[in-house]
Amino acid sequence: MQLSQSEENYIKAIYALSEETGKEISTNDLAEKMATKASSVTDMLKKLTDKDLLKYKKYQGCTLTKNGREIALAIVRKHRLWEVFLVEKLQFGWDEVHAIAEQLEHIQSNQLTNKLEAFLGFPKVDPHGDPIPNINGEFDPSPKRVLLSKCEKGNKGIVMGVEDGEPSFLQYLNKIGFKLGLNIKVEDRLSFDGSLIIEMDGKTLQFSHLVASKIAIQLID
Amino acid sequence: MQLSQSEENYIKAIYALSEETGKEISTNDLAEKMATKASSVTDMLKKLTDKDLLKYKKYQGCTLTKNGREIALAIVRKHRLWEVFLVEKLQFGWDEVHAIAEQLEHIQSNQLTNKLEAFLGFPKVDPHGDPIPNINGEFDPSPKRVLLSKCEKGNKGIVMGVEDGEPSFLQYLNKIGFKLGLNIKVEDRLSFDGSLIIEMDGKTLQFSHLVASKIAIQLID
DNA sequence: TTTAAAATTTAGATATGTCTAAAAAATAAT
DNA sequence: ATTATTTTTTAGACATATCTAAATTTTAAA
Ligand SMILES: [Mn+2]
Ligand SMILES: [Mn+2]
Ligand SMILES: [Mn+2]
Ligand SMILES: [Mn+2]
Repeated sequence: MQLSQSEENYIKAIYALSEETGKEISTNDLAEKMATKASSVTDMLKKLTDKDLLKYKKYQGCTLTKNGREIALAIVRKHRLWEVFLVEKLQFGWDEVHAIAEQLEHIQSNQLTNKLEAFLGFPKVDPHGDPIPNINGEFDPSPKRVLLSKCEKGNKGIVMGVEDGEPSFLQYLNKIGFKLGLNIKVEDRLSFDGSLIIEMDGKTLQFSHLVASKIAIQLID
Repeated sequence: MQLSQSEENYIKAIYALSEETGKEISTNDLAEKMATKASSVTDMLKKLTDKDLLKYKKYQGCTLTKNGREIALAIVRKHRLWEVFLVEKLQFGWDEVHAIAEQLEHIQSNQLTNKLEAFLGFPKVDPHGDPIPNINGEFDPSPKRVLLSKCEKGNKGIVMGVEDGEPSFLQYLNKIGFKLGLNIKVEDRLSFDGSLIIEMDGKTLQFSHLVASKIAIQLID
């Protein structure tokens, strides 16, 4: 089935919200995510329901069907593979690739996706640490990840992922030398604002709760 | 100025027809090229005229403005660079890349185009021998090319280009071992149907006039 | 040079995707 | 249990890109 770019973006957004919440997605939440109006969302939900990509009951929100989830995973796969290409092969910074990948993820050619994956050496994660679904939409089993914002004083770990999509946030991380794979330790946690004092690469840094909530780590010992 | 995919395709088609004929492009010719109706073309010509991408007088056809030509060249540049990428890096056949490049040529990011060009080593021609405009829309001076269909008995040359866009034609060339760079010689020319007897790589082949008109060679001695 | 044919444009319709404003339903507050 | 608020849907409009059928202009023929 041939989907428009707009339809694909809705599917992807619903998938992303479902991953976060696990529940049904409300019209308003989706409208906010898509930076559009609730009425536009309602129209689109009807259309996607007719195409059997989601289940939708008036006033009750929506969830993806198996079909819809498969399409979402295919788009996510393309997005992340292209991000790897842009960083690994074209020397883009991790803060520059999301917007371009938003376009490239809509290119239609399974052969292209699969050959690109092979060319890149079957990467398992994208430049922001997000896992890349394989040709069947499956993720590799990956180590358990925790948001830095949920960590306690004394916790140690390895940086596994950061939220992509906001260049200024990623540029800030560049500036302080923050990279995937680094060892970090929570030196202290200020309970009144949730900010953290971090030790990383010999440096001491302070992260606001907001910043810490966009960083995922794997806890060690 | 942000153009729709459809607008870009019109600009590109007008450019291609202009290269062929050198004259103004008629509504009907453009309709045929775009596989659409003349009325749709008229609507689009008005829109593109308003955007100063072409000059158009009712019933008199159209030509690109400087502005329009620059945009056309930027799209052609992207198309051909992506074709090189697909063949050189992803191991696609030259018969498989045109349709995918038709999509990729619309990706908007000058930085991407320029980094891709560098990654590919600043290629001067695409897999079908078509020249690739540089960042300023300029072509390298290239040796004079002649259509094989215009050659006489006894002419010798090197294969420089083939018409892309028709997979079955390119697959036929694959089958007979025809490649860019080969030396060929016109053994004979049948005047009544314009077909040619060719010697290439030790083999003797017969090309119809139609096939010969889709092959360009550089004449030698 | 008047008529016939071909090419082109206009008029009116359809489909997609979006919007604002108003109506309806669900949820929260009294 | 009513009333008020929030959420969601519907109604009606607009922009893009396309189509068919009819009108107009240009070109070719008689
Ligand atoms: Mn991204
Ligand atoms: Mn990413
Ligand atoms: Mn091509
Ligand atoms: Mn080509």
